[in-house]
Amino acid sequence: MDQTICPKFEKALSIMNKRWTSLIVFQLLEGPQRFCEIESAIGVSGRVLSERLKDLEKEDIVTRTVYDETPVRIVYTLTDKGQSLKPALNQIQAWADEWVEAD
Amino acid sequence: MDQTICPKFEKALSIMNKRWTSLIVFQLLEGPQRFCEIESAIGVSGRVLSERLKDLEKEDIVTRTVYDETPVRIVYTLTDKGQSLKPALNQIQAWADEWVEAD
DNA sequence: TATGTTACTTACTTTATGTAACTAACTATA
DNA sequence: TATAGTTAGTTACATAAAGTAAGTAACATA
Repeated sequence: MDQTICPKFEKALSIMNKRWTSLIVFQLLEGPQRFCEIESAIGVSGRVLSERLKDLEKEDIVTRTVYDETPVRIVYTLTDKGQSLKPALNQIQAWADEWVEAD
Repeated sequence: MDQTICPKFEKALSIMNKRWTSLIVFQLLEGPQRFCEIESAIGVSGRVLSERLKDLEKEDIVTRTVYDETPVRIVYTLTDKGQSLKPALNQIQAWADEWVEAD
């Protein structure tokens, strides 16, 4: 393909529409969390979580902070750019509440 | 995993977060369109478009109408459930406009 | 008869994800 | 001192999903 609908929109989807990404951000909207907390809260595998967190850092949606304790504690936090995804995720939540039936 | 954030939200993401799905719905918000129009507008392959449209029909987000002309004309239309995704996609668009830079 | 049309499907390749074992760098316990 | 336990990953391998390109049905036109 060549003509694009809207490059920014497509870029946004190419980030957020990857499997697990929205759920990771949604989870971090609850507050900063460490690797294993996210992993067990949403059920993503460590392999993919690691990959996604790197992508999200690269996109400046998430920040990684290392606390040099024992064992090491690493905390992931949403940036302003990440926080500002809240209205979009809330809209999806609202749609789900109105239209989706749980399996 | 077992404990789930919100079953409806996760169900919504399992539909909308599949590759191409949001873009297909976004495209159909412009109005009813036929297979080849969607295909060339967003650049999805026929194989996957066919698969997604079946999923979207099954979820009652899209309706398939056959016009028995020559060659056959088949038109895909958003249902009310599909139309009601507009606010969510608009929020993503708004986020993209504010935060995303086109490549 | 050969070509063109749309809306797919099929076979095959490449990419993404899941699973489970492994590692680094330390501490606690026996 | 050896053994086991911690977190935050990584690695290797298997399976699932997506991309690519050719093929098909059902007709019409040249």
